[in-house]
Amino acid sequence: MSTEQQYPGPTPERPGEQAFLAAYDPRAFAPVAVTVDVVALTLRDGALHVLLVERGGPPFQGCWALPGGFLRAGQEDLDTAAARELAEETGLAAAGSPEAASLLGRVHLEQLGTYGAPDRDPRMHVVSVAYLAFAPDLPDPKAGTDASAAAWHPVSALLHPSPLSPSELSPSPEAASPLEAAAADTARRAGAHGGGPGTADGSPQAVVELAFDHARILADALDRARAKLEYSPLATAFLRHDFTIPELRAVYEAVWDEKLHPGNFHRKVLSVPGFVESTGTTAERGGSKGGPRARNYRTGDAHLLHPALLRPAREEEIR
Amino acid sequence: MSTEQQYPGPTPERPGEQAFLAAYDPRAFAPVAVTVDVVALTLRDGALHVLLVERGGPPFQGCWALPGGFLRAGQEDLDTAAARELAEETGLAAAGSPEAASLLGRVHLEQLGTYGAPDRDPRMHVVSVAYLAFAPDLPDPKAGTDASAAAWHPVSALLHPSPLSPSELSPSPEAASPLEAAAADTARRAGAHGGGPGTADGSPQAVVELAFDHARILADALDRARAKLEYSPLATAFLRHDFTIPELRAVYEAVWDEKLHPGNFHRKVLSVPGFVESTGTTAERGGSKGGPRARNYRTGDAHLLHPALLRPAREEEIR
DNA sequence: TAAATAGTGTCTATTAGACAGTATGTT
DNA sequence: AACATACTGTCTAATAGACACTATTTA
Repeated sequence: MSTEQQYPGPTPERPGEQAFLAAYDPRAFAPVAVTVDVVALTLRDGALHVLLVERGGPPFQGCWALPGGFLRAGQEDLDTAAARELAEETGLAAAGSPEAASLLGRVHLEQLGTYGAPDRDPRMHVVSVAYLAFAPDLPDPKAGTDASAAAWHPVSALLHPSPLSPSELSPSPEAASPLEAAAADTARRAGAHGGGPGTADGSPQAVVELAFDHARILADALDRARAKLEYSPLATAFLRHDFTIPELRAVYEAVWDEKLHPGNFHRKVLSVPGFVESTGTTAERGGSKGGPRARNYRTGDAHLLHPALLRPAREEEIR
Repeated sequence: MSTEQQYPGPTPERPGEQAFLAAYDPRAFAPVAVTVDVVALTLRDGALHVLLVERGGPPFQGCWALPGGFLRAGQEDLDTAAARELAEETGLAAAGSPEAASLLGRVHLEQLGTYGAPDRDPRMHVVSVAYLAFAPDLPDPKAGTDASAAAWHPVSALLHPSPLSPSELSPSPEAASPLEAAAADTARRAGAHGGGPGTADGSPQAVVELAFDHARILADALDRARAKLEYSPLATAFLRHDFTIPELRAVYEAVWDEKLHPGNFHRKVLSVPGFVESTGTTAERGGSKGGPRARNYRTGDAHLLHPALLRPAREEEIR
């Protein structure tokens, strides 16, 4: 019993007391808090980045955490709350400029999952609804605003506690990092990330410890993002209005952490109906190291890719 | 602001009062209730069924609703709560027999999504975490128990308000039923369901109105279930330990509402590594209308089907 | 000029699906 | 006996991926 529909009629015919009381006076019930957390992903310098906020107080003081906050009970939907948090934390809400609005308008936001272990926050039972966001390269959160404690972190820094960690060479079955451990049962793609010490831009990356169960949430988000790119045209949400096929390929390569065959990728993308449509224009410049100027495209009207862009098969996929 | 990490340190340096108070004394904050609802699917007589509970009181008195109940704050995880609700509502918890335990043990349970529109329950803001369950043919909930108000309903009755509804012939863009309306933006497969008036067993099906936003939750669940069968071996969760390939095909046909080619399906299933493994035995009897006895299989060790069992392509897939 | 890249053509192995055929059951 | 079904064989169209080639741009 204690089902949603058991709780209250005006007369409590059934002894569903706790539930009944909670329906009309939740103060009689054990308290639960509902928060909304956002895993915002973007591409910077060809590498996948996630928006994190530094914690100012305990617990996990000094740790980085996913941006999030309380659901405004009775006032907003979960989606609305997630959009609000993202706008606040990127600092683009305060800006209020048309440019900021258009940037936020391109962001894709979808629900990822809900995390509610009773001990995930040491203070009380917090149920957290996680959202996944794909954003075009957003500006750095501005100092002096609410978002001053927020920053974009390369995802690879969260996957690689130390560059070329010795555990990569050990036969130990344990995962090489907390994040990989968290992801282990759903993602079997870890261990080949970033292509060695330092990524794309070569910046040395510090170990970042995530607060609460946010490492698992991030791992789940990456899983979802990688799968989503196969079947949906959402890779374009990482790009601005007009983009080239090579730019689109860079998105796939960054998210999947796989080199893709340029020629085959090109043909494949154009062969999927509704994925992209030509704008008729071409890019201003050729590739940074030479080559002709690529043609421009914009997102098509497809919501599902058919046939899908499947990731190159991995052997360990099956377990 | 009002982020999870903003709330409390012992000293409230920032004026995040509401959030701060809520962290230590949620009674000061607007109340939110957290419930867990379960969409339990099973196969009966070759047709997909869902477990529903009749509401005894307002709102939506007399309507059917998904089984669910309050999260026991501070005591249980969301997954635990969902498993508990399912056990209670099927009546298999009370039974406590080894048989009941083994039946529940085969059930697959996964989180579907969270629904938190402020007005989805007229009484207060209720955030509901929905779960999806695949179960082998479970017994009817027993009268006289907590589960007495629960019953298995054919899903097709929830999709077809009236058999051969006239709206199928009208060019009106509106969906033919509340459920289809709810599903319209994600599922484009409605409208061809059940193969006309009355399904498999030919029982006339009454219109069933679902409470709250449960029609949308069910629609999302069906979407998820249909997609899940493509990439995961979870179809076997609808069957008992030993099953035949034709039985497995019946699961796919019921969930996808598609006739599949027996020969090609057979070969395809056996060609996916780890999907099923032979038991060496064969079924007791041949098909109900003749044919040789099929070989028995059990679930293999794969967690992902590679390559996937794709649904037959539909043209309207893309929109 | 050298090197890298955009885009296209072509070949091959794999796969989905249509169809046929045989053996084995049921009514 | 008539018929439905399990399972296997075979053919064809579509696809993924490897490789090669050109034209164009940058350094």
